[in-house]
Amino acid sequence: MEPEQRLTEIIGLDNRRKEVQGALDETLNRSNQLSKKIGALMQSGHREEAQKIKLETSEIKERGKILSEQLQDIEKALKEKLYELPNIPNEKVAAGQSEEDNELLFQKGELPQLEADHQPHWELIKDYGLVDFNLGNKITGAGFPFYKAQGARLVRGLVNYFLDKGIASGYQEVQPPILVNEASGLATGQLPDKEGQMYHLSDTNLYLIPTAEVPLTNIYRDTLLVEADFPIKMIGYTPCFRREAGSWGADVRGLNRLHQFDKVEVVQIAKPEDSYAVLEEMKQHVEDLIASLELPYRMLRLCGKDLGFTAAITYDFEVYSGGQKKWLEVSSVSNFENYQANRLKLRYKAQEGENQLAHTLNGSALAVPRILAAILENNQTSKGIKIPSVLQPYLGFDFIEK
RNA sequence: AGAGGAGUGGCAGAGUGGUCGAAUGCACCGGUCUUGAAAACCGGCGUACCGAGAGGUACCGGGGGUUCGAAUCCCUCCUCCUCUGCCA
Repeated sequence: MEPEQRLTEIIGLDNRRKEVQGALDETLNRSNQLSKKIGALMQSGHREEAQKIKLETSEIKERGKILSEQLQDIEKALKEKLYELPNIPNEKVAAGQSEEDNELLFQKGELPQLEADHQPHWELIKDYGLVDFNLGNKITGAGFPFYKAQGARLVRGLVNYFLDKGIASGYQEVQPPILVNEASGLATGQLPDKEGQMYHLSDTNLYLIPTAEVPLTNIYRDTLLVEADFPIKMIGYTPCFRREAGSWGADVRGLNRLHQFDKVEVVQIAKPEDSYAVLEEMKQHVEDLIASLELPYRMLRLCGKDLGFTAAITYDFEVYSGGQKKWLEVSSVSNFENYQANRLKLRYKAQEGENQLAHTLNGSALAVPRILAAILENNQTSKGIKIPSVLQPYLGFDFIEK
């Protein structure tokens, strides 16, 4: 359906809502008045008069019942339509026809000069015994790899490193549940798109999270914040689960795209006037993190076509992975402005003026498997794989040999 | 999982069928007093929707029901506490 048509429909429904609610309010008002009268008469012992008025109420009751059923139907329809409405892109976002139209804002770092016999990471992980996909296929299915030995330690080390860097930047660490209910999925915008990315547990009606954004942001569902609550900076490590139904063939080899992967996520809740400054802060945090791993990277601003359903603006960070000669997306940093807050009923009570919706933001800091792939590919030598110096304290080794 | 108890405003806590959106206390905001602060006193102090406003409507864990009228009675679901069972 055309966007304008959708909006017209929503506005029409809202007008109907007002109309019906007005009529219902009026009916309820009359009913309340009569009930009060009956109460007063009963107490003063005028039973017969009370009885008379009682008879009058049946018509009002009937009318109220019809109206409230109508109102419920309208509200349900309205809610459904509103839940299906995506966010409005920020004015900086280019319209765009495809991901080709994402704007490249900068590129930093030297592309690796690899030896002639260099390999993509899916060969390296086999050669060095770091990740076992066959075992994943056996135990679970495609896209659920086993990390082993130094591979497992790399995952754990990266997660710890990312968390420590976040904590040093003032984020509070949170370990959330990785199953969430339907209300949470609706609030951050993963639902109602049921055919989308989440695994669903039908027996308990819970969903496996596709990102820690869902539980972390939902902490603030149905919340009224005050000045003293800010800043709100959370960081959480979770496994993430994505169905990626119908993944379009590309980029699916090795660690590039998985059904289960590890990610450290940062989430901030901000006052509306601060959210773009917070976005800059989060971008900087992610950039510093990638730079510290000595990986070449670039930043893009997503165009409207590539922008997610819920974001007002998104910046993607990609690292260059020399073995496969590809840029891999390792972080998305987004400002949702008040879109999620509206669904969350997350408001901010300013000193003056009316309560307003807060702004929500999040970003990956970082996604583990693609970072791992880039580290392996870019640092390979004929003798083994070098470990970036910042990770060495987390791993207890500085080189991977056969 | 079984048995019992409980869920009321930011917090504590009254209220078991009628003017209860809800006493009271604390917290918070404004004022009086004070050189200033504290104390005391006075006033204010929930959210959402409709309305230009006056005002109206809804909300006492969620949903449904009984009744002219429900925080209060009934059903159901959820959550928490206690005991029993099970379990990392």
